[in-house]
Amino acid sequence: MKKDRPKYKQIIDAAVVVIAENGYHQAQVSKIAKQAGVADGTIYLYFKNKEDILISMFQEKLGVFISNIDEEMARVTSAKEKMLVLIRKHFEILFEDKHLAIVTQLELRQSNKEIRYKINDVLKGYLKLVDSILIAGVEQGEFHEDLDVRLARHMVFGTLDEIVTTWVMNEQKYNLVEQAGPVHELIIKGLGAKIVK
Amino acid sequence: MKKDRPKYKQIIDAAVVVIAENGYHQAQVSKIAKQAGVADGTIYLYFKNKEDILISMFQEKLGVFISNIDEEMARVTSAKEKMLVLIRKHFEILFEDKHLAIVTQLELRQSNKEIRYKINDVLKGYLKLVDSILIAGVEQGEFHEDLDVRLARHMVFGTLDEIVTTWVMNEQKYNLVEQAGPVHELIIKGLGAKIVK
Amino acid sequence: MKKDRPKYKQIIDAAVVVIAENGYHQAQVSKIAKQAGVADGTIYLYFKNKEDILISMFQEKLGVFISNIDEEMARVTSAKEKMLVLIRKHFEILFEDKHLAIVTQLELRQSNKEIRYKINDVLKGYLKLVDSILIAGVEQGEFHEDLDVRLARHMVFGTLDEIVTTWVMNEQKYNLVEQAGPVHELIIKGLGAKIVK
Amino acid sequence: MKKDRPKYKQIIDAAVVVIAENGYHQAQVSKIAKQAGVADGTIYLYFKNKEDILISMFQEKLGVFISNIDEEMARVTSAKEKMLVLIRKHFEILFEDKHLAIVTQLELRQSNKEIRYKINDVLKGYLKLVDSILIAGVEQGEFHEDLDVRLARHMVFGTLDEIVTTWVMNEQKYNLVEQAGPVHELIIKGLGAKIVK
DNA sequence: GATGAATGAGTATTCATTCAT
DNA sequence: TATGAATGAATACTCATTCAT
Repeated sequence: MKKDRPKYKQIIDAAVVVIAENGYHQAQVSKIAKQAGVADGTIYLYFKNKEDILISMFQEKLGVFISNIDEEMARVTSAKEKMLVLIRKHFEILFEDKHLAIVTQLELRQSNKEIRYKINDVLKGYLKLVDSILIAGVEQGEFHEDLDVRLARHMVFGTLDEIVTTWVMNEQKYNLVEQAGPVHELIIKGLGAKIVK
Repeated sequence: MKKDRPKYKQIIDAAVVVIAENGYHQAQVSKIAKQAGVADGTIYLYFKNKEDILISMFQEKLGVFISNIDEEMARVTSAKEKMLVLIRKHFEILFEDKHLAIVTQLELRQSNKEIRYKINDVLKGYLKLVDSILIAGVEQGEFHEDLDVRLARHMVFGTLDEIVTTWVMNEQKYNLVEQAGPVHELIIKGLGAKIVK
Repeated sequence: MKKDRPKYKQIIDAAVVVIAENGYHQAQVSKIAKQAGVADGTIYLYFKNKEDILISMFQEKLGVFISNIDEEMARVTSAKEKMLVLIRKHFEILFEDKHLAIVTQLELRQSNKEIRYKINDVLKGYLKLVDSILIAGVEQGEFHEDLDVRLARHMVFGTLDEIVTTWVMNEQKYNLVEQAGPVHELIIKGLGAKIVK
Repeated sequence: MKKDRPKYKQIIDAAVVVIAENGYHQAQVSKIAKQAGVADGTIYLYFKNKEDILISMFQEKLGVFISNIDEEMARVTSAKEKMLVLIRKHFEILFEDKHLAIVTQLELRQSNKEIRYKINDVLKGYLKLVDSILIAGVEQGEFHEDLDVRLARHMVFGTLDEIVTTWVMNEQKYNLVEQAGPVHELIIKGLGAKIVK
């Protein structure tokens, strides 16, 4: 299996660095090859084409992302707590790998429609994770019983994504992780419902 | 003033159609000129360069967008109602101009970073509108008194944007406008606060 | 006759200024029109096309050049003195109109082959002047009796032209007119003939 | 070293042919590539850009030119003889490579000012050769002891250049090499010095 | 005569991918 | 496996000239 070879990961990591530092449109295959320490042609022994590098990169990174969050979430039981873990880990992982943050929030979105559809497919794994929290929350009576899970999933993901993107666009100047608590509260309570304490 | 000339709008509308139908990277200037019914060179009497067409297009369309929402919002008084108007109009406008929806949600995001930063600048006009509702809501006691307006703005915009994008990616199959009510409720009430009726 | 109209000269003078200040390839018709204070289209009431402006400009300027030299040359009788007058006036005129010097020595030579052939035609008027001096000099016994007039004409023109071009390329830093005497001596005596005094 | 590769010379020779046959402004990179028998992109493995092809071409050709003359000049001792060799070789080389003659005398001069300044830099190698003859001639008492070397250099180069250009413009109809003797005599003796026999 | 908005032909350069070694 | 030289398709923008007013 090619994915087990060291050069496979080497090339993916090189791609993240090159894209983060040069931008999507300046991330030529030859630059990635140089950064990975291999010849241009070698890239094509491990990936079908440039698009395949990007999709694979996203898959690899999202896989780690999800298992990372999964693991941490297992430690808490309530849906609200799980949601807090999800938000905090989401922010933490991107806060700690700024190259990855730039790539996912800004650069990868410049790819063409086909790639974006494929990336969206990969992203479904993450959205399922969100769904599982929402469904559990409804079942456990923590969230509204008539919650539209599909819409709620968009709210959660859309909110987190927007906040991370803004942070990246502001040159990652502030501490993203500190926002986890307030964001969690906002998502749970919404803008204006009066709360029964 | 060049912006008053009919060809200015003609070219912008042509750009929307061409980008929506061919995709961002296949939207050559010559195609836009042909669609607008002018010569290639004429484009450059009204726009500095291709980038300028895109930015101007976004400005024009967002301007209409905002005044459209503004006007409708003036008819209601409570912040919650204003928020509903905002959401409904946001969905309505993009639901009714599917070319525009494709361009704003998918195609324009493939532009390079400089263009995206400029588009973000233009977008601030819309975000100010959101802010004005949020601030009024807090002042009128409709929203939480300790609401973090910046985060809330991200939640509102991120949620709407994500929902519209998903609708576009699903080939605009369902009626986006019907989601306005449920989305409004979700944003106001959040996922799970118990409501005082 | 169009050439008598004030705008004719106005446009030619504008062309000299625009070409000198912007360079041949940056001297667009619209720039010349602006400098001349007329509309783009007006240019074409006085000149067939852009090429015609350049040829006419060269013709006008060379005409003045020649009659200027002619007049001064009439005051002396010997061929050697006439040659000195020619050289001095050649240098003087270009030294005093630096725009013209830049245009004739550097910019106009970037024009395409057709224009250069036509300019060469115009230049024949000047070469005839040189010839007339050479022939008189041979007849009067001042120059070698077996002088090859055609070759000598090339030597005279080639030498003067090369010296002026070098002066222009050196940013016209030194006083070109002061070279007239030494250059005259060099042309008359050559590199190494022993002179009978 | 890229300059050692056969394709480097191949492309330069193709450029000479294409420019001579099509003219400077009709010498597209794709035409040069086709003539050289390589792909358009291959050009850019050997040259930075189109300008670089032209400068390199001039450098290569002038290098051969100079060493060619140098070699032949070593066989004679007197400055006058050296000057004759220079003139004869100058004429011979361009007479025998008519493409090169067209390119250097007519086409290359249409290039923009930046290129022409760079070409002038390269040309200094040739002018140094001329200077060395002049200085030796003065030291050996063959040329006037108070000869202004800078002016004399301009006379020599200006004369030769003008004669070759005229020959090219006259469609290379006559035998340029036959002019070497008379031109040499003209340069040495000037227009009119009486000679001590 | 004078205007100036409109026209549309033409080209250097990049970079993902291949394939002989 | 690994290499890297070679390939060739694809596109924004300028500016001389025209012509309806």
